[in-house]
Amino acid sequence: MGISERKERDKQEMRGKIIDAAISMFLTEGYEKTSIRNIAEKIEYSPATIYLYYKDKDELLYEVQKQAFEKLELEFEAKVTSSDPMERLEQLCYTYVRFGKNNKEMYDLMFMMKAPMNCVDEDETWNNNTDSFDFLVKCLSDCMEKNLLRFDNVMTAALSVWAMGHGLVSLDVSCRFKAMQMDEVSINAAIEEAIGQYLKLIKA
Amino acid sequence: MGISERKERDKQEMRGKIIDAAISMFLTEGYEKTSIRNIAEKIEYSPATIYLYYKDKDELLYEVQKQAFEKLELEFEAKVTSSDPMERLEQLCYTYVRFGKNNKEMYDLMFMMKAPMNCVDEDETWNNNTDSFDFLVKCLSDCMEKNLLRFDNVMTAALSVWAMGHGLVSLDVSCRFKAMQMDEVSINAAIEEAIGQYLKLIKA
DNA sequence: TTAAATTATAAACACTGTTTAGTAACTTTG
DNA sequence: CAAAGTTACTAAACAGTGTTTATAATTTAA
Repeated sequence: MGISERKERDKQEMRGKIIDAAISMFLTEGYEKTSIRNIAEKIEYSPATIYLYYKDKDELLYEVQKQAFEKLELEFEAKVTSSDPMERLEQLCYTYVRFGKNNKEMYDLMFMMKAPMNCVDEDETWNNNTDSFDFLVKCLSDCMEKNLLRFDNVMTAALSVWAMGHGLVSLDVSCRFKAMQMDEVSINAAIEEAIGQYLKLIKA
Repeated sequence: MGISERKERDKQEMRGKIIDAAISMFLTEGYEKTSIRNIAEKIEYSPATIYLYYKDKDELLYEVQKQAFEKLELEFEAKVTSSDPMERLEQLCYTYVRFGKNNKEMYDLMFMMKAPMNCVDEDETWNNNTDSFDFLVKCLSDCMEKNLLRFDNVMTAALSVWAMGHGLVSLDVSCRFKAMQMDEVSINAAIEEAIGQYLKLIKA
């Protein structure tokens, strides 16, 4: 049956067209300011067509989030390469924070916006970021196996590292450092210093 | 001139009526789902009237944020009371995290939402939270004066502590812990453990 | 008492996400 | 090949949104 296969391909292609448009618009204009009508206009289809391929705007966002996580994972694979576990943890932290700082709008929809999580049902696991999270956990257990960290529980360690990284990035992304009278440059320096300091603190 | 004074009082009273309605609706329904029309209906005025007292919805949110910070400061004053600076820092951290967990919607608009920061112009300081932030800085310098902390710079210390606290709360508020297969109860325990662990780490 | 200023609103504007009903094109069947 | 069935698409409508404007009502000042 070649026809139904071609139809399936067409369907996937259309889904791709929609997502590509959505990504570029979410990242340049933000999620709220991007309307289904704008996306439809960009791909030269009617707004209603989008609903034939995606349930609603949230599902679109969830899909975009998925691709954003693939990008983060690629970054990890490219930059977290040291054979020394402790050095790898350092690379991981800096890569995470820099990724957030360089892709603020993307970071927002990956880790800050409530909306995409509506696609994750109550008591269900959020699968979009499991790979990145496992990557962190793996890295931490490597360190802890060799007693390189002042943690005695991998999950607590993961929570701590993630919270520190996320705290620094998200306060920056949501402009909360306007509370400290500091310019952009000194804030960037302070963030890098805070993460360096934290890495020293957790070292056994 | 008693008349213009009464008018000023009336104006403030009206502003109060609007904000009170806005607060209760933002906290129960969330910012996005609360419409100017709903607020207007609640106070039995027309939607347009609200614009005679507040520039736009963002300014309303900024005002609500102000009151939320007063609440947080009251919490600090009530619970961060120890004479020992290190103990005070611990009280501060736990109070902050618990405040966030017990007032998720409020925490969201205080520290996570981008919208209210539009009221803070570029390169201007965000005044709504300066008191709380100063409170933290004061607490940290008290600790550091006595060499109780493994930090050598108060600003880095403040950044670090805030980031850790905020990271834990905000990942919870934005439901990102759905990445770890953990129920509500164990997450709460893990958060408290992570903050306890962090306090140990920074102790000199 | 009239003129000016203030206060409130109905209605409109330009949007939003989403659904429905209907059309045009393609696929399958007789 | 033509009729029937299926699919892909869209115009229009629905029910909402934040915000502005023109107008009416009330209050203050002259």
